[in-house]
Amino acid sequence: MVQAKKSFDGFFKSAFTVDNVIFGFDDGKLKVLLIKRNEEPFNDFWALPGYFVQQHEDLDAAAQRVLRETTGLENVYLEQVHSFGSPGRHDFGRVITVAYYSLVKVADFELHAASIAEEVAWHDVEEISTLAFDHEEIIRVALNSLKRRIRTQPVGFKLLPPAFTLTDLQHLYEAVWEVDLEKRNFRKKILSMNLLRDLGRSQTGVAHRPARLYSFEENRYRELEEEGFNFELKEGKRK
Amino acid sequence: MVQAKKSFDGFFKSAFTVDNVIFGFDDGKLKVLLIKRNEEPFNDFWALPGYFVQQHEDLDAAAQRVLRETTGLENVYLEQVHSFGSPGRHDFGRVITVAYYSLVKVADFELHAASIAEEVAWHDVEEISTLAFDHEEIIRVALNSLKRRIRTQPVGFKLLPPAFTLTDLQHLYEAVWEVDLEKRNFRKKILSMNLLRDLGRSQTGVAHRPARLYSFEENRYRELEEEGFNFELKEGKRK
DNA sequence: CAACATTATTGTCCAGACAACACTATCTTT
DNA sequence: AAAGATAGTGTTGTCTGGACAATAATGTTG
Repeated sequence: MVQAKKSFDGFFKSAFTVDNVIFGFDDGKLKVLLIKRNEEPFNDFWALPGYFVQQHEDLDAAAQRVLRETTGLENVYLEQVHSFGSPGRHDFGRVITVAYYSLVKVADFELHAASIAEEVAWHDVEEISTLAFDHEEIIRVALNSLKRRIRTQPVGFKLLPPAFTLTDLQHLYEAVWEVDLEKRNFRKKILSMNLLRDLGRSQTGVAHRPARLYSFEENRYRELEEEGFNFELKEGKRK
Repeated sequence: MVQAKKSFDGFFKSAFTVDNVIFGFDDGKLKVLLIKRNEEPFNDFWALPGYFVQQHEDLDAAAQRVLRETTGLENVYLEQVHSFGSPGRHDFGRVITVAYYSLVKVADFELHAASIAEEVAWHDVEEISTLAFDHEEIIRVALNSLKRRIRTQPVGFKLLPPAFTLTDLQHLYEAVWEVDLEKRNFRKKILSMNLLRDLGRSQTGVAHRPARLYSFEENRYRELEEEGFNFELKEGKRK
């Protein structure tokens, strides 16, 4: 077997990285977490939090580690989206990157720039300028995936704080899909799914009628799913 | 930059491969194209048609090339599904594989085993035995992707010959989803989409009333899609 | 404290989509 | 010509989605 391996040596000259597209929702806008690199190539450019995978490290584990080391985020559920491997995408040689994405509540995390990051910050998805490598493309692909996914999986709740209003939820969908949704129909649909717990509390200190607060019942969803329930929302018409 | 590169040399010791999951539909059953390997590791095992990517080759192009070299299939539309990279998945070192999948018409292609394949054949998805590497898992992931995809994209037609009957189409959906569908409702739904051209011909030589033949109008679909049409079928209940 | 500004909350009606359901038609085989 | 096999078709009831506007609760302002 060691002899057999000999002739394959030419293939073992590549590297791979993981890159994380972390979406958050704040101030009515969809955000993505970026780091400012302090390492070549693309020194001083904004980039996705990503880095090389270690020789004996699992891909998923590497994504978690790199995210933690560059931004301080821990225990984030990451899902693989796509791999990118154009021959010229990295100056140092052939590097394939496996992209992951996630949804988090912005308020839940304190950001700590470290490792190759000299700065970490949330950026409006709408206003992303020139990024390192092919990271703009990676974000585009991840965003498409997100748009499809929130239609049929109740993942949107991961972007909201534990107690949220129905209007918050609606704004989230409107931001991701770039559509306007009809208030009454949206509420009817969401409430009919029985996935929300009415917390019996309301907003306070707002200069208008305070809205009721709800939380997402993860367990209830799991039960219903077992019984064949399918979460599904429609996008309606474009803005 | 060359100096900078130095310290990264340790990362450039990996290889990557592409593996293709090619689905076909024949005899009322969903099939997948496998090769019998004539190379270590896993010599003589059935495996997905895949191989190492060249140093300066694009991933998508590599998938096409490898598929052609091992099975003779050409001009197949391949779509990336997922990457697999457990540290122990390949005996020769760290190897990540990028999996692609496709749907083809079984009758359209003549199979030619070559390169590392000593045999090529269609296998029932239901009856796959022990495969090389983690290829069983790859097929599982690709199959899940297919199930979701045929619901909202008219890709199922790629598995059928140019002229097919509505019953063929229904059987295809039933096979992929493992459900029973109601004949009248299925036909109504499909025909109402205006995506099929009635060829005016019928089956011949069958021992029963011959069925009308249809073809899929790709162009019509593109038009409708522009206008905001969404292809969508429901899965109904499990068998 | 009264008027105002602001957002929350709620129900009806209509149209289109979907699910359930059974009989007749056409061809080959015997 | 009878039997066997699959193709083809229509109605009805129920559910879901979409359009649509008036009233309620709070903080702010004058």
